Amino acid sequence: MSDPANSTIADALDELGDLYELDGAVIHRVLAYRTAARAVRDARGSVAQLAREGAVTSIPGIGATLERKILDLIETGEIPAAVKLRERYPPGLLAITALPGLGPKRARRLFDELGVDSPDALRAAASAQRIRTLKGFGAKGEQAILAALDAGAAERPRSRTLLDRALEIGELIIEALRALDPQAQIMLAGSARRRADSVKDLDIVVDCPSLLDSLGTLDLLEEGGRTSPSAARGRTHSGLTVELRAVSSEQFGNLLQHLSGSSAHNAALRERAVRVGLHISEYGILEDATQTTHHCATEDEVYARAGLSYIEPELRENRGELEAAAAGTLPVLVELSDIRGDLHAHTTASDGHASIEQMAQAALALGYEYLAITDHSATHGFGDDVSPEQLRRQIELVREADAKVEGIKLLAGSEVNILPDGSPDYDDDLLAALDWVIASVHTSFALDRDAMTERMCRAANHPLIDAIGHPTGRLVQRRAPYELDVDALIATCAATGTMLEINASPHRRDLDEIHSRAAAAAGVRLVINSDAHSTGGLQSLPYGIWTARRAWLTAADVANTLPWPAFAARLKRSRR
DNA sequence: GCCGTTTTCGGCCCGACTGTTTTCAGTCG
Repeated sequence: MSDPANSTIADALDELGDLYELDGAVIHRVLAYRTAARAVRDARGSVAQLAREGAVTSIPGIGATLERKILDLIETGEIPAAVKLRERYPPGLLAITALPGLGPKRARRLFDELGVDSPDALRAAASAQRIRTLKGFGAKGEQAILAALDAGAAERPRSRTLLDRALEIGELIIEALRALDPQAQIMLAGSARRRADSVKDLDIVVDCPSLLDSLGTLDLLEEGGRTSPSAARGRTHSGLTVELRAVSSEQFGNLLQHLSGSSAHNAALRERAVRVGLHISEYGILEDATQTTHHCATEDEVYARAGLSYIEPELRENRGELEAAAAGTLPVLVELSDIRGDLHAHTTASDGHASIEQMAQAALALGYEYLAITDHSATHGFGDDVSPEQLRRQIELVREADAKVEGIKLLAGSEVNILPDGSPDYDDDLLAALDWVIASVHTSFALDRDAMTERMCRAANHPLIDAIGHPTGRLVQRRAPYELDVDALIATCAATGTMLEINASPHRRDLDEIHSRAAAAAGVRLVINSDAHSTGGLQSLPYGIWTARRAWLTAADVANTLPWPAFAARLKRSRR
């Protein structure tokens, strides 16, 4: 039996935390499980392997008790405590806690006193007006429960919006607000500012309270209005919730910092601050010694008062950034302007929408020094295969276009399929005729973990495969990564000098930030590519940059920050 | 359940809102 993935272990710890919470455990014990689950999910290597080596307690938040439970999970597939608790609390009870206003405490009372053990049982109890008979519950709450059930809140998880859509809407809203008050400070906060893969809602901070009344008047919004003297809420036509918060200019930094989160970052920041006699909130920093509250106009001041250097929003996930900020060892993160070329682009030769020359002109306009044309290969399987003969012709066409378009180096490449056995779908002499080969999986996603890992590692071992494209195949919010031991792939890439792609499509962002960070730490060089299928597609590169920044990468970790000659010299085909 | 310029016990971020209440627990972000 292969080891459970970090996400599997994390899910098990989260579930156990939920069960203990239903069981009435003290909240700090429950939180310990959630903290541990998060740490496992964010861990850079295999937690199962670490546990088998007896070193899992090196992860902050995991002690002897959780080590035992993780080992049980690895060895038997189950955690005994979870098995026992599941018998006591039916799964329908956890579903009930997904309803707004119904947490573990109230759900537990409905279960104990009314026998409510599922959303259906809850509906029956509410319809019969039995819920209002409980102490602490009332008619209003009963109506709210029925309304939430009717809205389907118990069945589907709350939907999240992809970052590209969220930023597009957020920027339009900010633009509209700025037009109303050009002097106001207006900033996007929340997970959109941290450039997470997807967002639950949009948070915007302003220093001009009169803008709160304007939110609902914007064309972009379906509805909106004030919810308190300092806040307004609205909903876009696409259903995205927008939270607008106003604060004085003197406290702008405090509120911006607070609303930019993440909650884990803020909690850890505040815990650190308490140890030095400071209490950080969204309104200011209370100093124990003087009993004065310091207002901060900027985030720099917030972090400086806490004894920390400024922390970029992309790093605020409590993944070690506070310790690094205290020690003055935060990395200088890679920026879009560091990028000199894009090494993954399609044309009409396969499934792209533009010609080689059009793509070249678009890349030139972005200031790039080089662009690789990497159409799909012979077995793409979507009716746009590029036969070996066609690829030889395509190489000539790229050379011709390269001679024609001034100011940018065009590279003849291919995005070859990695066949189920791990081999590429062109012959070696054809691959050798190319400047650059990126290899990706587009078929047979359902191989088991061992077979998929061997497949990918075989590809990474191929002397003419320079990089692995979108290495896990995940689509944000749509498709889970295929079963793959990413650590093993990273190790193979490190050993062979194969690069790993951070595919910048906002739908992919693959590798993700966790694995990208692990890859860089293992000495693997990352390459950030757009995977453009049109001239406009080249402009998705910032999403890859943001993933790289969330992975703590510097320009030195990213190969395509190099000029082409230096890049080419680092290719394993050059070094042979 | 974890952890240590509070170190093996006693703490563990901060604040707003809600509904059901005469003072607050629970929920949420």
